[in-house]
Amino acid sequence: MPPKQPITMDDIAALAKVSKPTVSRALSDSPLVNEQTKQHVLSVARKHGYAVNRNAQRLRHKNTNTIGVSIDFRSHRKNHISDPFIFELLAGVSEALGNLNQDLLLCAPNHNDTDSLQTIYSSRGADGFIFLGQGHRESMLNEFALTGAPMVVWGAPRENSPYCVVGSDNLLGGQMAAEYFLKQRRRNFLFVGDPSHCEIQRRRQGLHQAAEKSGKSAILEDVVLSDFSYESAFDAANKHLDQAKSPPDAIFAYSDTAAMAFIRVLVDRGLRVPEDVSVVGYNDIPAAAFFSPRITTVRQDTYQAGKLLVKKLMQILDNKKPRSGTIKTELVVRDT
Amino acid sequence: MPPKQPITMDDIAALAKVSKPTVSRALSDSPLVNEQTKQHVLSVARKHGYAVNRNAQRLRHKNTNTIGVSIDFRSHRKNHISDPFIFELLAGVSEALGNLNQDLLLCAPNHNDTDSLQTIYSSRGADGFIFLGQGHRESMLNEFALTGAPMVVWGAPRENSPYCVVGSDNLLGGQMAAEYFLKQRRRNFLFVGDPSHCEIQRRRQGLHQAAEKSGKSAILEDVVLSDFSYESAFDAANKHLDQAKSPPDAIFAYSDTAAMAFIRVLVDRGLRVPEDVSVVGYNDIPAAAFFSPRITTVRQDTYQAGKLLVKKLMQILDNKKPRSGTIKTELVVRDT
DNA sequence: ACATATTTTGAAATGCATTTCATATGAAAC
DNA sequence: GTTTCATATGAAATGCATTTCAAAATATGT
Repeated sequence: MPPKQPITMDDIAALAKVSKPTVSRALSDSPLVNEQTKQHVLSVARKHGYAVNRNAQRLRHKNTNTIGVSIDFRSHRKNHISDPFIFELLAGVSEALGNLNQDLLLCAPNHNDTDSLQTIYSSRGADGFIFLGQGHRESMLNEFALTGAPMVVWGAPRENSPYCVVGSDNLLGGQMAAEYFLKQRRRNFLFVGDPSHCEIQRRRQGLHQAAEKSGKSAILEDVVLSDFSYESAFDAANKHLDQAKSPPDAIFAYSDTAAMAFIRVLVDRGLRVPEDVSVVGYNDIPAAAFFSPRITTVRQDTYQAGKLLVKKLMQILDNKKPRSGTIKTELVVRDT
Repeated sequence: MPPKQPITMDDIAALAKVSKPTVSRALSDSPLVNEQTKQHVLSVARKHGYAVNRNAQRLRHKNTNTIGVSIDFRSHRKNHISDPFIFELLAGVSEALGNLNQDLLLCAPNHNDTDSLQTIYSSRGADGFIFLGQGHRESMLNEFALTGAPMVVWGAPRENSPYCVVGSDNLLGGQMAAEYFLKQRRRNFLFVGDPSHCEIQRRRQGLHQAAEKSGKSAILEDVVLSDFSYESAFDAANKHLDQAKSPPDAIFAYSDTAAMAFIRVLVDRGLRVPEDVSVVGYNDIPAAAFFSPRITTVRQDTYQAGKLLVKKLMQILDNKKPRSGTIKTELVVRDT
């Protein structure tokens, strides 16, 4: 049974026969306290399982040691995340924050508007925020940036953004997909994704730019998706292939999830992947390597991403103004 | 630019020309304050964007309104979650907590030992904990339960557990898989998973019990996995099929991820799924429905799971002692 | 109009740790 | 043996909101 009356610093002070400030200094490893005293206090504290009350500490320190992490639930169905990539990212961020002893406050789907986040910030629930996914909420993010709360966003880095963005080089990702297709003499390009997402828009742009620059007249078509779920991609694939005059021979999907949905539909219709249609996804989610056929994809290093997001945010908290950053972006060829 | 000097309750009191306690009462919607006064105070507070300092509030209230959520990172590779199921669960919990206005503190991989969690608890970082995945850490959980911290665990419910467990009916899940196989006249059963995980052990037990009870002499074999990753399942599949005298005609995998890895290996070896080998997975992750062939799997309702986990924990926080609970467990047949 | 009950309000105490500032102790310097 | 300095320690103030308790204001009853 734990002690009913929670133990406070006063108790430890009394037990160690020193004053409260001395205990405080000992616990925070201050040089202002004698080494022996420090050890003594520490041992007493340990013996009684004492841990400083974070809330009192935070009240006094005026910081929270907490970072709010907000996920773009709106881009998913029924507020349930359907793309595992975002969780890879979360794991990376979680690890990076843990290494800095920062707490991670996960902002629930119903706390994802400017007001809620602003309240969290001004009530000292978090020192800053990391947004995973710029997606459909650019205007919300712009609005939130005006509040002056420290923030970093996973998304599409670009000039003149009112906040610091970290992301893969989406333009390059699209270009690599195009080059990959061109090398295989594909001509009938289909881009799959929702271009109203700025990250996705850039991927599409990369694909188109590279295709046009090559001089080989490729056909460029789009399938616009309404959210990030398998389901939409699946439905959209069927719909598109039903009415397409000539089926594409090269599909670049904004995510592996979408790529997998398309491949499944293609195979159901008797098309061979990659022989008839070459498909490139994005993110290199774990499933991509084990899907059959294995998916060629653009990998973003989520571990590095988490680290970089956290690093930039810490810089902002130190009153620096870091520039947006790009993480390694590489094509992982698997469908040969 | 936000105000440099953060605004406090005293400021609002002065601005509204009332005393601090009145402001406090108005903001907490206390009946002890006159309705007009309340509205007036509220409007002043809103006008100045005032939000109560959570840390002061929590210090006074002696509660934190925060639940720590701990994920079993050890069961995954390199501390990176490889099975999306756990995230589905996280999303469910996040939503349920959000509905109750509870903050979700995500415990990082390096804060997952008894000491760290105990420190979080006794430093008033969280009122209670939800553990997602019992897995390999039963002894840790038993140890932690002794500290008396309120906790609920996603795992295998059973009698005499020192803590409250919520989970699917793993035994039933295994039985359903067995029945499904038997109906197809399969005889050569392979169980895939790490039986030192108690959840997984029960699934295996369900499979074996039902197989034996049927009277039809089935062959029962195991492939033991070392972690939750695709990779291990993939490697294990190859290794097993290399040395198996007769390949199994029925595989029950502890997760869809593992099922997908096995299917991939089977197909690579020219075996047909489900004609030659029937495969049943677990969890019904989104990818399962879109994998080719679609995977027959045991679905656990993560939304309900999140809700139930949170509900039980709230009961514990109210000093009740809820019994362990089971969520809906059903076979989703897809490979026909 | 007066006593009593009810509703509102505010002063002060409280929760717990940190920081400032002053004091005490011991060491070094003369 | 006094003065000076560095080091170590503690009393009291502080951060911000909530709660207790007493006082004030208002309403009710006769």
